[in-house]
Amino acid sequence: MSELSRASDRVTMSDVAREVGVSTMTVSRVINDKGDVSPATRRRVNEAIQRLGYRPSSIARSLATRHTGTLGLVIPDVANPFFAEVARGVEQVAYAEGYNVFLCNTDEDPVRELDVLGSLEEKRVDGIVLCSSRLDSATIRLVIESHAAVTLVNRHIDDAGSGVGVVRVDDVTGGRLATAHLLERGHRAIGFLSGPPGSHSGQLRLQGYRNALLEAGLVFNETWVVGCGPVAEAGRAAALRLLTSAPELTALLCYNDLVAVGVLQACVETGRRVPLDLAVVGFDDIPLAALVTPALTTCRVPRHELGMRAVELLLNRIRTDGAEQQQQEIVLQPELVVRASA
Amino acid sequence: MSELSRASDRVTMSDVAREVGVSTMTVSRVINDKGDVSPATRRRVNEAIQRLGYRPSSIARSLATRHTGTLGLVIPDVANPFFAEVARGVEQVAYAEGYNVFLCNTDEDPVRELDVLGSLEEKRVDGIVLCSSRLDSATIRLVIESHAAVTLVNRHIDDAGSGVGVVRVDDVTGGRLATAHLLERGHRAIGFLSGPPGSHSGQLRLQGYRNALLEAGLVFNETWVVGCGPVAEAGRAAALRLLTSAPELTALLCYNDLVAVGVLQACVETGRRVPLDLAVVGFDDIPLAALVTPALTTCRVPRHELGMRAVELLLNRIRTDGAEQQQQEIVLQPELVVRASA
DNA sequence: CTGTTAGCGCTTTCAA
DNA sequence: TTGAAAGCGCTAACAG
Repeated sequence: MSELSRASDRVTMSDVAREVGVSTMTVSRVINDKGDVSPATRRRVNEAIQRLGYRPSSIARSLATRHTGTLGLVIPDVANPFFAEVARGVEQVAYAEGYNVFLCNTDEDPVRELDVLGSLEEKRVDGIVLCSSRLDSATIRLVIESHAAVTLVNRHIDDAGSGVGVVRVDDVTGGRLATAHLLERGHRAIGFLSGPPGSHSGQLRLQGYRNALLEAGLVFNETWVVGCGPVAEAGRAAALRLLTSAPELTALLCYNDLVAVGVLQACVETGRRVPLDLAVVGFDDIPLAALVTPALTTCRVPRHELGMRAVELLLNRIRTDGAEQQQQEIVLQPELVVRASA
Repeated sequence: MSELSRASDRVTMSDVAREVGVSTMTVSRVINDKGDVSPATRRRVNEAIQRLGYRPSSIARSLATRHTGTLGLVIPDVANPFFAEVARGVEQVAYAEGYNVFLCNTDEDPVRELDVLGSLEEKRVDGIVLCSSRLDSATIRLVIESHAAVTLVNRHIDDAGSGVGVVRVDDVTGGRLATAHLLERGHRAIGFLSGPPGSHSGQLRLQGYRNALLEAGLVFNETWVVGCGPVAEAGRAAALRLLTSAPELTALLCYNDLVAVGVLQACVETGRRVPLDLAVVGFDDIPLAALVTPALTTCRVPRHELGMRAVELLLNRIRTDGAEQQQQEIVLQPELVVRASA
């Protein structure tokens, strides 16, 4: 390991300045491409930087400028394909704009969520993308107030007051689209596996389902709606139960694709053919949806774009700091993806 | 937005000190739980911290201590379920140990990889987990030398010299296990969809495949091995080709689960029953593997553990800084998961 | 147990 | 076009 590159005795700006015989200000100017520096000096400084292997310390710079070039991403779990793609979108735009992003998983635990938000505050991130927050509105508002900039993803907040950006998916429309598709196919007895009872998006999708039924002049049958965990096994179990109690169903709308896959499994077990005996529609369009047999008809949620737009909105706010921060909401539209299961 | 919490006029340690009527050192001591502070003073300081809503600046602290409490994670793509789980493992241990982690995607682009490594250096991360690096050994060694600590995941490096940790999966054994399982089932004509030609792990798995054949006294048939992209569609196409040119095959070992799913699709298309007409074995055991029909027999790679161990190793090195950094390698064993496809 | 003095490595502001 | 001085918010090393 070369002496010069050891963390303990890093090359500093003064080293470069001394080497060239100028002040640190001059070095700072060429690094930041700011102010006027004579071409000759600039060249000599750059050479010295190369020669010494100098890397400016963004820590020191942050302390001086009060900007860190750093964002925080708070999500329930990166291992969940949904959030993984949101994360990808976030990181992609952040990278393109010269920001680094801290990845924080919360496991949907409000305590942990608060904890990571605290650590992000200590790290002085310039902004935070907060996904599917489990905090109550009051707490969220507190968090927003203590940070320079926050963008909420898939989390509604009423009367956010000044300063929050919101990016979300139109789940009501999604639920309506999916249901309407089933309706068009002639189905009249459509069940709904509505996901976790506490899920906000589940409620909205249910609303869309009801709207579609209403528009078609059908009556909403409460016994055809049953909650379930957001995973395949839960979907399988719920489907088995629902199909027993309501054998008249010819179609099943699912909270998400994982649940839909569970339904597919239940159909295999009970000898039902999909989509002949039972039509199945998922939600999200995770990669898996296209790979199962039959391929899942589903409602695509633009996860990647969700992340990208969230950072765009965030950076927009960060950069116009001081200007009025009017509430801003971006609503992304889901899109029906017709495949084989319906 | 309350005046006190605006980023532009944050509460500082001096504010707290002044409020209590002590020096900043005393405040520093109670914050870091260091040195002796009288219980009474400690209480008053803590109260003031609460009252003012003070948050220590880890930027300022980092500048003073030369530690940032920050790690960098460099992976090809978080949206890839494999790396998403590695990332989860990394973040989990990091969080538990009080570190934050920067997420950096490289898209397998060496230029971008070098770029993010540069930015992590500027951010003065305490360590880096470098996954599946596409850099050549010489460049990697340079990177290692300019950083305090680096752990390589799934990347071999010969003669790493001082200071690298390596965590990897025993792909040779994995390939052998999977092949041996097929052998035990009586298969004698086993093909291998070996993944991207440049893939190191593909080569190792191929080696394991050959070893197993050898142990069984069978001869290696080169025409039964064909490369393919690491995705389902590529697997499907490759399977279609291979099964045409070598119809005698009764089993197919696949580079990864995605490829195996592609094979499953090809079988549906060509009327082959799995596992009756063709046995299929995947690799990785991504969540998808258990959800397709038939469920995939596969070789599980402990991705989550890969990430956890990588950070453990890294922190170990960071904390014993100065001590001799002997080369250290952790090899994780894959595990055969028998399901329905073989 | 507590405070003082010096920085950490950079940028800001003003002056030359 | 360049530099000097001061300071960002904290901690290390002493001194009391």
